[in-house]
Formats: sequence, structure tokens, C-alpha cells
Amino acid sequence: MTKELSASHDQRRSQLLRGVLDLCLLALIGERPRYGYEFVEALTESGLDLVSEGSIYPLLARMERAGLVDSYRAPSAAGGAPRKYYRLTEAGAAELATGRATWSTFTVAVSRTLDDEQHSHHEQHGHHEQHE
Amino acid sequence: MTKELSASHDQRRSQLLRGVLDLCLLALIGERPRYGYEFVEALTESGLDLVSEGSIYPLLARMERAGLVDSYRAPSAAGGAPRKYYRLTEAGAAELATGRATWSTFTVAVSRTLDDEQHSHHEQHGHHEQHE
DNA sequence: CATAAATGTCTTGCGGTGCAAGGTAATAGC
DNA sequence: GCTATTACCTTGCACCGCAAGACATTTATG
Repeated sequence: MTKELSASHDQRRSQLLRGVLDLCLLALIGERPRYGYEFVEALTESGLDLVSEGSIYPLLARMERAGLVDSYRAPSAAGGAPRKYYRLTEAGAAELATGRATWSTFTVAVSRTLDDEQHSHHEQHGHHEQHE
Repeated sequence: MTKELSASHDQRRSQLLRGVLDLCLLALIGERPRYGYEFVEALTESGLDLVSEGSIYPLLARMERAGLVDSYRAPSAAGGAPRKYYRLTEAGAAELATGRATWSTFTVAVSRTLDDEQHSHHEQHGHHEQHE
């Protein structure tokens, strides 16, 4: 019961990832071929923690099915199961470019809405001391 | 048929709104009391088009149930059904503050990932050799 | 009163997707 | 063999934006 409201922070992060997680993977793949397990670490380093394999692998599969990436296998350098590396296709590169633009436009619009204090509420130079 | 691929743009917008649409409403309500129908117009003005009533009303109901906002009825100035105005509660103001911080942190992390050309810029000047 | 238009509110059902949990497989060391 | 590590993949749930449409209230027209 107390949890229902305070779960909101991690909960929000999950929701925020929607619509942009695929773009992050695309961007990371654009740098160089990457394998699934690597994304979890890479995204954590970038400050996007809590992105788990349960999100990554299905998404990678979706993107491959959509023709945005393709893949090849290579033995692991660390010993263990062989890695499946993903590369950008042309369609993937195009989607990344489009997505970057969409993301940029979107964040500007949201940030403006969130920081709306300027246009409708200009503060007087005096300090407003009165409380109700 | 030509629509199938370009549907991804609107599709992405939908997903991007998750996790931040409630914050936008909270911010708008923070300025002054607002009624549901008004949000559609306000968000469109802010550049967030395509946000429809089917998103707004259920969300408003959820937020009221969560105690983030409360509401009162007032007759419409334009003639028609009475409006239901929403106001911020203390919990709502707190959620807004937390959410703004989360949003800010999140966008920085994503933007860094999307524009990652700098940090791995240490790539040697030689070009990659294609295998196969 | 009946009808319609305008203004708003609210509900239903669908679809996409992040994620916890759990399973599979390959390699290395004991 | 057995266990640990690395890595991949699947299932099922839960959440939420949204199109579509039902419903309520006021004003206007006749």
C-alpha cells in the first residue's frame, strides 16, 4: 500500500525507456558491432541502469526481424557461449537518424512544458514573502 | 503500404509519452487549475500533438485515485457540459518535483548515448577490416 | 417538445513493450 | 562428472497511450 506510490521512481524509468531504448541500441551498434550481453553494461555505464536482459534480447530480435540490424556469431573471448554480434543495416541507420530527430524534437517540447514557469508566471524582483 | 514504415514515427511518439505525460499534466495543473479538454489544446500548442482524450481522461482519473490531484466542478463559460477542474495536491507537487529531476537525469543519459561519438572517439585512425 | 450542434467527460478494447523469472547452451577449471 | 561463468532466449504479466464511441449538459432552432 505504501509501495504503490513510492514505486514511482523505478517505475517511471521503465516507462521513460519506451520509444527510445531501441534508439540507444541502434546508436551503440552504430559505433561498432555489439553483442547482447554487452548492452546491459554499456547502458549502465551511460547512466541507464536497470536495463536487463529481459528487455534487450526481445528488442534485439524485434529489430532484426524488422531488418534494422543483422547478426553474426563469434566465439567469446572470455570463454563461454558464443556471442551474437549485431550490425546496423541501411534501414537501421535511417531509423536511427529519424529517431534522433524525433527524440530531439520531443525532448524540447516536453522540457518546455515542464519548465513553464517563465511564460505565465514572471516573478517580481521583490521576494514574495506572503504565504496564504 | 507506404504507410507501414512511416507509422513508426507516430508510434514512437506514443511510446515516448509514457512516463512523462503525467508529468506534463502535473506541470500544467501547477500553473493553474485546468480541465481535461484543455490539456489537449495546451499540449498541442507545446508541440506535443496527437495527444487525445483517450489518453488524458484515464490518466487524470489515475492521478486523482493516486492522490496527486483533486478536482471540482464548474460550469463551462462557453456553454455546454460542466468542466471538471483539477488542482495539485501536496503529493502531486512532490511527484512533479521528483519527476522533473528524473526526467532531467534521464534525458542527459539518453542524449549522451545517442550522441556517443565523443567518448569512444579514441578509435585508432586505421579503418576496420571487413571479414567475409 | 423535438432535434441538432457544441462542449465536455468517461469507458472499452486493442496493441506494443519493459521486465522478472526461468530455461538453455558452451567453455574452463577442479 | 560437477560447478562456475558467460551468454542467449522465452514466457507471462502489467502498464499505458490511443482510436472509437457512448453519454451528459447547455444553447439554439423550429
